[in-house]
Amino acid sequence: MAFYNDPKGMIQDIIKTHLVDALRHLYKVDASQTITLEKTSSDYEGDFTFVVFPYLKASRKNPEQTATEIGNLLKDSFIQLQSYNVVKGFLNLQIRPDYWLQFLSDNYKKSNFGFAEPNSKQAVLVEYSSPNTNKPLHLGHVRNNLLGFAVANILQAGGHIVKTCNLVNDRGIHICKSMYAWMQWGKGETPDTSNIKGDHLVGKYYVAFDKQYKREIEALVVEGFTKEEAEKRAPSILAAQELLVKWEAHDEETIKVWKTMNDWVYAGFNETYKKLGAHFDKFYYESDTYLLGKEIIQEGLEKGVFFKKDNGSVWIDLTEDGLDQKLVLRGDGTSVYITQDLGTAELKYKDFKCKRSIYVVGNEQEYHFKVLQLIALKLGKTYAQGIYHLSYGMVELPHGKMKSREGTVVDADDLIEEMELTAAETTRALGKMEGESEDDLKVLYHTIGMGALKYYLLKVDPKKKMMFNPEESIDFHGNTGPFIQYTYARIRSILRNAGQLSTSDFNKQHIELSKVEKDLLIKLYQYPQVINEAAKELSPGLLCNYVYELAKVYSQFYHDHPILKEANPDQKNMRLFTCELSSGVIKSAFALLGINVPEKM
RNA sequence: GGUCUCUUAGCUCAGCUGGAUAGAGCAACGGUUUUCUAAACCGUAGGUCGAAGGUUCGAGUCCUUCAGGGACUACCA
Repeated sequence: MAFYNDPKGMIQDIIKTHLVDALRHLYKVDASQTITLEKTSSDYEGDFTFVVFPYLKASRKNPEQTATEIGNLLKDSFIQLQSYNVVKGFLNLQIRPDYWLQFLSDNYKKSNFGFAEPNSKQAVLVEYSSPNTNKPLHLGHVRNNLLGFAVANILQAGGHIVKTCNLVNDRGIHICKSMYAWMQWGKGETPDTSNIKGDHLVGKYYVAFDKQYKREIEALVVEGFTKEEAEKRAPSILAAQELLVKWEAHDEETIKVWKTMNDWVYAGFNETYKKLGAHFDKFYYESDTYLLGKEIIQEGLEKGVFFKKDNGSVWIDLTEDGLDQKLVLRGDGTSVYITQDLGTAELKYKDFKCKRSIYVVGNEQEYHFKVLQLIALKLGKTYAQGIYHLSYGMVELPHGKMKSREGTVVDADDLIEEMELTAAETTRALGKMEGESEDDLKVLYHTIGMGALKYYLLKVDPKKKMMFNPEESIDFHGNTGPFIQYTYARIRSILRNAGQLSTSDFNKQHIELSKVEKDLLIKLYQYPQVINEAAKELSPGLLCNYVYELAKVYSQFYHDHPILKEANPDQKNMRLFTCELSSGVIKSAFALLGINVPEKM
């Protein structure tokens, strides 16, 4: 029996083995390293296609003859091959239906179908989210959170031990800006007194600061200063910088305000994280880690990786690696971003012992991570090779980039609420959920709304930037989360009506597999490979594409074939098992993406 | 200036290590429901894969050049 969770035991590899044997036997070539197999295009008959063009030199025959010879040989040696046909240089192979049916009966009740053996692969640490605490989360953060969560799940399903962490940027000039504004104009306002969610309240003061700052700059420019000078001497920025100095000096009053405001933000973030379904094994705070990394600077100086300039600042020369000279420690001995990141990398390795460490961070920081990894490599760190920047593209709006300070952001909480409202409206308009309790409906609206949002953001290749148009709300039809959820709900409905699944298997001899039925089984068969590929590529998008295709084929199957009303008991059983496995795979794949599925909708 | 990256249907996106006539969804038009949930299914229309060269039996995919977008290139994070 084939071991379906192991890609090595897959039918494709069995076919390849036979093809390699055939090529060796017929033409004395060793194709074991180079052989490839394609899926047969839907315009032709067959399941898999072998392209013979690369072997014509060895066969010294024309494409048709070569393909036919190989096909003939396979027909004798390869039992699972039902038939073959040749079109030009393409050898199309059709597998016996029995093979797919056997696969179905072996797997339809496996709850972990598709998953690799747990902990069979190296441990991985995934860092994601990593927000600043001066403003609420926006659509860009949402993409980050969904990606990080999904990638962690997918890696786990792919057999890795996975840990997740969140490095919160809770200190620095940006927080001081919010603090200064609140101290100036806040009149003691709190989330409770204002009835504003904590992160939004702090964000409000961040915006207020920026407005004031801009006014001051303008005034200074009128007085005759250059813009650059004005930006440096505006009173509000000086005040914020003073706060930062006080913070670093552990000034009691400053620390108190800082703590208070950060706590507001955390309360707000936690609410949003809960709605998004994000989860972290560990939080790191920059206020704890920002001093780390200085020993590494010392280490680097001793090893001659870094050098000191006259003013005491420490640098690394990366010009030979195609980059520039980079500062790693300021002249006054204080850390910069890269200093603390080096320290944090060391700390993470100490905490988790993961040789592979993934950073889910936007592509604007590609340069930074190149530098980080290069430095770690030059220092000979054991974890250096495993540093990987999962760089994702920005979410753009029709008018361009999102800018917090200019108010052109799509706020995460607003967006979530809007999605839930749309889900509620659509559900009510369809009128299928009448008689359900208010509580159940609330859960359903959240499930559907988040399903739409998450699928929308995850289906795009992480590396690519993506467009979000707030004017056109996210669709619930076609290639969307709700369509896939709906497919699931319809399957569940059938299975409810079917009652207890028959424990007895179906008799393969009594079954006629239609084209759609076979397509559906083959699609289900691919799930383990898709998990594997998605884990390798760190791409939830692959899983999205897959589960959409699965839902599409299932819908066609559902439309074309009676299930409960099928008279042939074997055929009916087979279809019910197919329903069981299809719903299981949809649920499982969506769970990896962080999306729930409803039993009814 | 330098480095990186993107450009596929009106719009948003797929297209795995190069393989057959480049695919979905939305939008447009037409059809399907007394039968397991029509958030569905089927069909029509829509393309010089940014441009030009090159490698190859074969290029949306690989290489070069060009055009147009974007990111990065701070003693910011």
